[in-house]
Amino acid sequence: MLDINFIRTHKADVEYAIKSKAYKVDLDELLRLSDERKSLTQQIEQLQQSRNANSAEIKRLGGKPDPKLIETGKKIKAELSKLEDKLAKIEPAYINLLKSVPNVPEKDVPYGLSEDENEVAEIIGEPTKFDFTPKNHYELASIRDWIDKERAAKVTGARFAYIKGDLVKLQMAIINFVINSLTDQSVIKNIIDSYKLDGLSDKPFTPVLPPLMLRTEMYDAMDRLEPREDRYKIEGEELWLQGSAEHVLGSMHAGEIFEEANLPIRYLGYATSFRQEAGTYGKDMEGIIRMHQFDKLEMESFSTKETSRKEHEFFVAIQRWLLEQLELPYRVIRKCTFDIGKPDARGIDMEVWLPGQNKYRETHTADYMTDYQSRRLNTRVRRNSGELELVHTNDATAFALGRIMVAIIENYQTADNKVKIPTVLKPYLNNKEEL
RNA sequence: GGAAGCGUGGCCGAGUGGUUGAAGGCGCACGACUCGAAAUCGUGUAUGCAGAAAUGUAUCGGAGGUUCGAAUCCUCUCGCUUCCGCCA
Repeated sequence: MLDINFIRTHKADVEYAIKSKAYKVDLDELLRLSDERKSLTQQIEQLQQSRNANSAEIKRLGGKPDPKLIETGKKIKAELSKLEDKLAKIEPAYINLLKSVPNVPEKDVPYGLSEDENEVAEIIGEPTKFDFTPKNHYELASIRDWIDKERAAKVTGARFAYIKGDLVKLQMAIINFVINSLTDQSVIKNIIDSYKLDGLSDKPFTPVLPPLMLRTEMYDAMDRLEPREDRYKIEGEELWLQGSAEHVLGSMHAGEIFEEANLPIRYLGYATSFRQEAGTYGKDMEGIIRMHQFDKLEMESFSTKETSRKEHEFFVAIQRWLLEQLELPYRVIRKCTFDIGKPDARGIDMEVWLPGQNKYRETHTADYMTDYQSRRLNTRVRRNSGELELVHTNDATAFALGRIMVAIIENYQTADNKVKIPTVLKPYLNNKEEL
């Protein structure tokens, strides 16, 4: 949610945000409601003042209240309730309109009304070359009996899978590699230095196993509940399965006040995420590219407004570092206004080269929310000066395990249907050369 | 599933109708003492909204009600805790 005073004073920016993200919000109506609300509130406060004065007078006179004063009190009460009813009538419309305004994109976010307008910012590495015809991950995994979707279909339905055998070991190896790396201060420092993020804190991440469900209220405050058709609701409860650890990590400190000295707070969450994938019927049906359930390592951080943009770049740097550690060819995508989310001020994707599909596919996202989420979550920081202000939030994928394993299988496959193990993962797989 | 209890400031914790935005403590900030620190003492220390400010107003989980007046009484609701049962 944006601040109403910001909207009032930066109307052009907000109009741009609405248009460039293809939202529809009646800003004039919002401002009109805001004015009406303000004037009603002022009238109400004046009445409250006279009510309080009247009560104080009765109190001052002690046990014997003057009937005249009681009469005045009753009159004030009646008027007050009239105005309060009026206010209550416009309040929901006002709040809904205010909530529907998307965050304003940063200046360097390309304008675009479809994902085709995303920009390729950089290409790192070359598409992997083979002296044989490479298979896609599912062909290879089927030969090796690593993925069983038939039985999953029987038990659970489409877009589910049993992951088996060496693929399970590979997933565990990746998880351990990432957790070991990002909780190690020297690794963090190294990333900050090599990507020239001078001045940024080298505080390591705290690993977290979060709950996988969250309340409607929290999901909504994160502004990630919509579209609900893509979420799973628990029947008979005000609970939803999270679609990303961001949802449960970002809401973790709702209503709290951080001390500036404790920021940034960096979490590395590992969680199984759930998505209905509404509107993607028939898309990516082969293999495990797009599933209702997938495991993910996710970064989330809380920082001050001065450091949050750099923190966002730091998250992107970590993503690059991780992909480079795995020696995977990838490209960096600067997402356009349409493609970054409603709460996002900026968004960067990583796409890894998939030989089996002969194209780059999204494996990572980094979202920069400024104070948009924390305003509704009411997550604040007490600055060293004593001032209170909203914190800024960032989130980004470390690895979506399914897709990164697809990338490893396809890029590291051999002619005899084996998968070479990326060097950094070998220590986590008994120093074997291949799976 | 059964029963009971509890939701008050950054934290703990008083407060059952009238200067209570709220005692006391912890924490924190500043000052005194000290060569310095600890300890001790003193002072200060909630947030939102409106306002240049003075100040006003609201907020004691949330919503509604009673009353001239509600943290305090009533109703509903949400959340949490404990005990018993069941299960891992």
